[in-house]
Amino acid sequence: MDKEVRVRFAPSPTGHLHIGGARTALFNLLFARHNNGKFILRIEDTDTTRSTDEYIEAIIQGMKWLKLDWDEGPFRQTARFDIYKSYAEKLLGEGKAYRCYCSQEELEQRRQEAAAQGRPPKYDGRCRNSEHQPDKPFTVRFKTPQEGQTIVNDLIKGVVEFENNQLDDMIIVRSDGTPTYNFVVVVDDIDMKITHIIRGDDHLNNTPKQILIYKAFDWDPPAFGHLPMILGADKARLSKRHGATSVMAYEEMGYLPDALVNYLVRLGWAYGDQEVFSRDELIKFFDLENIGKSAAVFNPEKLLWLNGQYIINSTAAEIADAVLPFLVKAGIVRNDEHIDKEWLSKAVKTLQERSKTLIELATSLKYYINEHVEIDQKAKEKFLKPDSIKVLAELKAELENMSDFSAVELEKVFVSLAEKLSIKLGSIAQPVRVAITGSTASPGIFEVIEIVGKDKTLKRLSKVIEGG
RNA sequence: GUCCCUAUCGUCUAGCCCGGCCUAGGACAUCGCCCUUUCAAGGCGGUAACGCGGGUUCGAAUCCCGCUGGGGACGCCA
Repeated sequence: MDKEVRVRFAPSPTGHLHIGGARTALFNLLFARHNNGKFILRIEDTDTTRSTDEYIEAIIQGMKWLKLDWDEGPFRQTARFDIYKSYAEKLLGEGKAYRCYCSQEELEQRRQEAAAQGRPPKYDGRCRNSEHQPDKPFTVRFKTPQEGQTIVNDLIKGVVEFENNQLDDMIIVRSDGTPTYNFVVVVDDIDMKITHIIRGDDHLNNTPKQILIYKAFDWDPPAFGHLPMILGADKARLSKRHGATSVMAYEEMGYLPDALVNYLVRLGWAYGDQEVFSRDELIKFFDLENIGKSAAVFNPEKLLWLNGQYIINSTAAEIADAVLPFLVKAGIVRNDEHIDKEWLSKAVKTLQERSKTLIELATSLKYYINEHVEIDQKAKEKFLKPDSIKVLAELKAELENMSDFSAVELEKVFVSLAEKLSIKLGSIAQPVRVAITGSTASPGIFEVIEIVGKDKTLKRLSKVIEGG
């Protein structure tokens, strides 16, 4: 029997959970669930000058919103410094690492000189044989073999070969005693029994360095799978200038977490021609084999379409719950105001197929909830001319006598009035729509009126008829 | 500069591993038509791609080489 699959998502808390990170986390989760394995969250906060607790919280919040549930963690590397220290000492003791006394300024200067002369900006290994100088600050460098090749057998990219002499002696412990990424990632992945490392392909170049560390400890490296990057519309690496990149910004813009997940999974992964997947389907179908090798451009329009699909395919009650915070935020309902869920669901139902985001939906909901509506000037000019007003007056008289204010009954009244006046139904419906909703576009006018109710409907008609 | 990855419609992709079924399929966007009380949703249809050059082969989007384009890495960041 194979050993249990264990994967991890290892963000560094130097920013919010962004689109790229979320997709990496998602692929890890899906891989774990598909293989009945475990998904571990590990916070890579060894850079204590840039990591913050706020960002840890933000990342966790983003993962929870997307329902990327992890099984173990979050583990913080800053809580594990003793472990790394003992391993670094082991390497030092075995002569596989050495103390380097070069200062940051010296190193920077040498890099610049190298760049100016067109040489590779590689550390020259000059401290490899230095005497121990107890009174001087030092970093610990890994003694990278300078001959031979290191092969990465990547699950996604295939076999990738690196010349060891391209790699330099990387720093594994900073002069302040804290360990660095390429070192701790190896120690942790072994310690946490990670079987598959699935991460962005910006890490592919780090992989041979890490494999060399595994070898130095005589450990078997896990399997690697490097995911292609996500780019912006200009094919440059996705960043703030391409618009919203933080996952939580999408929540604020009225996106559903399942829609974002569905969009993200299709960036680099495909299952035939299928576009919309349930979570269960994703777990069932997900496979590293179906992941593409080339970078993908983030396309907000398709995400918007998918969000619309998810809104349509959810139940009205689900969407009503989801839209409520947006109604409060937009000031359409007060925080403490009671709003009838069943009624709200009815209203939501008429708007589902016309809303691509919850923000849009909440905005449209205004004319159901508010007492009065603001009428669009252009709509008014076009549909609330004297002739139409006269029709509205006749309609109002008819409506006042109705007891069953249902869409079915309303339609009958509208139709017979149209016949009586020998005009098209649209000649009544459109002015009414403007009077009731304030605009020329809305769900079917009969259902709108039913939901708005007799009281508000008559008030709004009166206001228009009286020229208010 | 060096190293690494990559290359099918504007975008996401199927097909490529196991050459012929590809006159290259689907989706978003876009355009047109239908439905219709408006707007949507939905249905139908259109425009639109194998980066270039060499091979191999009876035959290449599919295999090989080169070029070009794009991305990434080269940090006491991760």
